[in-house]
Amino acid sequence: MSEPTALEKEAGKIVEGACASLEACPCGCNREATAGLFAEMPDEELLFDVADLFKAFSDTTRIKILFALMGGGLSVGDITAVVGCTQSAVSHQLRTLKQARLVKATRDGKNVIYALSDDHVYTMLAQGMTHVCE
Amino acid sequence: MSEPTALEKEAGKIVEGACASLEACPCGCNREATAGLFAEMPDEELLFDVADLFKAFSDTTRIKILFALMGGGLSVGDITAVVGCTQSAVSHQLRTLKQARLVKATRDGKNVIYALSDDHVYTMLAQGMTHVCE
DNA sequence: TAAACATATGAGCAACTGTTCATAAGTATA
DNA sequence: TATACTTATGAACAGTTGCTCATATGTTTA
Repeated sequence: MSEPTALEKEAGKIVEGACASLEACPCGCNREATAGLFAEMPDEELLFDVADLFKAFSDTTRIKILFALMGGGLSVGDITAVVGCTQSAVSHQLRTLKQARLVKATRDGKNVIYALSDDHVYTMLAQGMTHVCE
Repeated sequence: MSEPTALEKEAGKIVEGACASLEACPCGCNREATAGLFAEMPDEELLFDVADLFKAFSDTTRIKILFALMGGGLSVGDITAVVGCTQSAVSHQLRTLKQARLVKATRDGKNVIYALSDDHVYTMLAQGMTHVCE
């Protein structure tokens, strides 16, 4: 990878020194660390939800869909064309993504337009890509 | 979620306005966008790797392990105690995490100490947790 | 209303995943 | 070297996932 992109530079800010001393749980639950270790794991449910969130990003077809949507909203037909697999497969995966709240759907006449549901999704994707490209 | 943590505030910086106008691929490949859409998808291989990276985060046991390691390096025995499943299961998952280069292992006498391999891992985890907790 | 187009859904199936059990491979100590 | 301790590995199995095919549901236009 040659020049760092603007996004990578931004990403650098949040990383700096993050791992050095961990004093509180990053999820915002205010759990405290003792001797560099949390007294207890977060609730099973939270951990499950986190894993589930990542699971939504863990398939090539879904990554293709999300990547396509990084440029803006697209109809199912357009997505199908870009992704290069069955309309059915795309629709199934869109459902998965919608259930994970990574995308939102709005109807426009005969079409349904899908779009990334918020900037968090964009950020996570970008982070993943940056990590892989290094 | 009550007060935003310092980490969440930091995370905010990289998000701001990111999704509004996408002009280049966030992976740093300098791919250009036309009409809000990339002319072509990134290589199949890159997309596969991104999906694979997320896949490594997509299991509750692995999340538990990574969360435990956020506080610093731990031996397999300690991890097993914290995670609460078989030593074998933990070892298998550690292998998965090592192959995904999310953790690194160093031997210390009879023990093997595992630790997060870099701050990117920490950042991605924190991002996921923040997303879920909102 | 009928026909055409766009999207969603259910069933079935092959491939993959995560776990446990049994056991092997390293390492330190008596 | 023998023993105890720690970690890694292979086989087997149940559960899950993602795909295709066929078809249903929605929406617009003639």
